[in-house]
Amino acid sequence: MLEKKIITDCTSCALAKRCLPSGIPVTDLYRFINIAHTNQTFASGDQLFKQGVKASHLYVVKTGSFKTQIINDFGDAHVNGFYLPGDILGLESMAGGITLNSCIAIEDSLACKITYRPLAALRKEFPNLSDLAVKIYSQALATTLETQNCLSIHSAAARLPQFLILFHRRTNQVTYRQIRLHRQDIASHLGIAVETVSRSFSKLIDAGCITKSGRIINIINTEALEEISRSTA
Amino acid sequence: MLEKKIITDCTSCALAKRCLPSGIPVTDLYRFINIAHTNQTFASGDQLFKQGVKASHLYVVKTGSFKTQIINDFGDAHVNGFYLPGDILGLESMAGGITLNSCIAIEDSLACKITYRPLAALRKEFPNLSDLAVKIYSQALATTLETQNCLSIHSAAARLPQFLILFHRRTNQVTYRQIRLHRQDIASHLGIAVETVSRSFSKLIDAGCITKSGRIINIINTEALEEISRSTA
DNA sequence: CGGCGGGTTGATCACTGTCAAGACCGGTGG
DNA sequence: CCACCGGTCTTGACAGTGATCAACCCGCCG
Repeated sequence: MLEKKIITDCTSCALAKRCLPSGIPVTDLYRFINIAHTNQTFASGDQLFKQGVKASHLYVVKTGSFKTQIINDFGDAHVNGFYLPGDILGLESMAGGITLNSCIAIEDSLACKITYRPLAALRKEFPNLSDLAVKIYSQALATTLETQNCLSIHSAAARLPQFLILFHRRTNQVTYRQIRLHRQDIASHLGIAVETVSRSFSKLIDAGCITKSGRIINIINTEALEEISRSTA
Repeated sequence: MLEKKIITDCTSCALAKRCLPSGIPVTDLYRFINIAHTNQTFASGDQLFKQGVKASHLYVVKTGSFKTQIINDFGDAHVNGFYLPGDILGLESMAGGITLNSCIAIEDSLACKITYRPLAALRKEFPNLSDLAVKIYSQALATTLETQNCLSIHSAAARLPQFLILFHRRTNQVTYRQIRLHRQDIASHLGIAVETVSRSFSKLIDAGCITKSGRIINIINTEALEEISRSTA
């Protein structure tokens, strides 16, 4: 892989206005930068953190994508969520101090690592950062609610289009139009068999809602997707 | 119903040490009490808030229980979560400013209503309250993750025991040992049919894991429940 | 060119959603 | 105190959906 050495810190980061720096006065930004390890590189398959160990950092996705997964009591993995540029990883583990899931890079990616303890100190010092933290958490809760609703749809055939709509909405926020996920991960996330995912994709292609080349999915008709999701529910 | 006029404010509330007051110095507690409408009464079926309106309050469950539900795109309701004494309602709606779901009392209950805006002001003033907010949110995220894992279990027969284990763990935290929910709500929450819930309950009773009288469920053998959940997964 | 992992498609069968009927419970009024 | 009634819960029968198993295809890499 080509080493593009365009390492930027928070002052020139395109995501900064959606990220933690937006809660800190520019004149004090250096103090945040001091506690952030920006632009850490992860190859596809690399692990950011492992389930069941001490939780001490947050990660902000800068480029690429990540998934989180839990190994449940009887040994099989369930993919909890997918994370795109601007998303923050590790929020759910702060209360308990132990990581509740593992996080794995889906493709070659960059993420910024922030140590929690000094961040908490900054949060107390800068009121806007405290507001931002609440907003970020609230947003994260809202997203998991959406996921939960998606999972509670009875018909497996309707879950995939619903998931695609939600995911597409999120990718569009960061001008990142294509969906590029393993069937395996989608299946695990939605609680259905890989074969069912595959079959559902085929139907959506036949219906003209999406196109696909290899692993890459393009959404071409959101309304039709919603229609199908509704009619098969 | 008997009117027991034992209205206590936060200074004498048994839940205070798990609630927002724990983030505020005792000498300043009166300022929190000023913005809290404590001990609001709700009859079974009453609505605390309605989906899709302006979100401006948090509610802390004091006694009884509540459920939240979303009406999705094609009109049917999905129960998102159940809330017990000490739980906080409305966290997920703060970021967007619009309530994402409706909240309904499951039985005659008490809840304390807290206006968000002045709470945010207090949060900025008292660092411990900021920490507590993060902790509460993080905990809430962790809980929804658990729910998500439960929903992603393929086998419907395994979802009920799993749910019971999670719920039982939470009820036990507040010495509230019985589970008293409508089958309808459980079914909606778990994304399965009422009849399946009923059948699963019968099997669990046959297996000796739980007992039931009317709507009240008692868990008598958690290990066996886990065993069944695992073996039918 | 051959092998490998992931993706698709097909056939079968268990599970569970649906429909229907009956049991149970709680509340209301006589 | 009892009879009635409505809603909730349970149980049974049946059919459709989706998980499982198996075979095949495709793109990627050595």
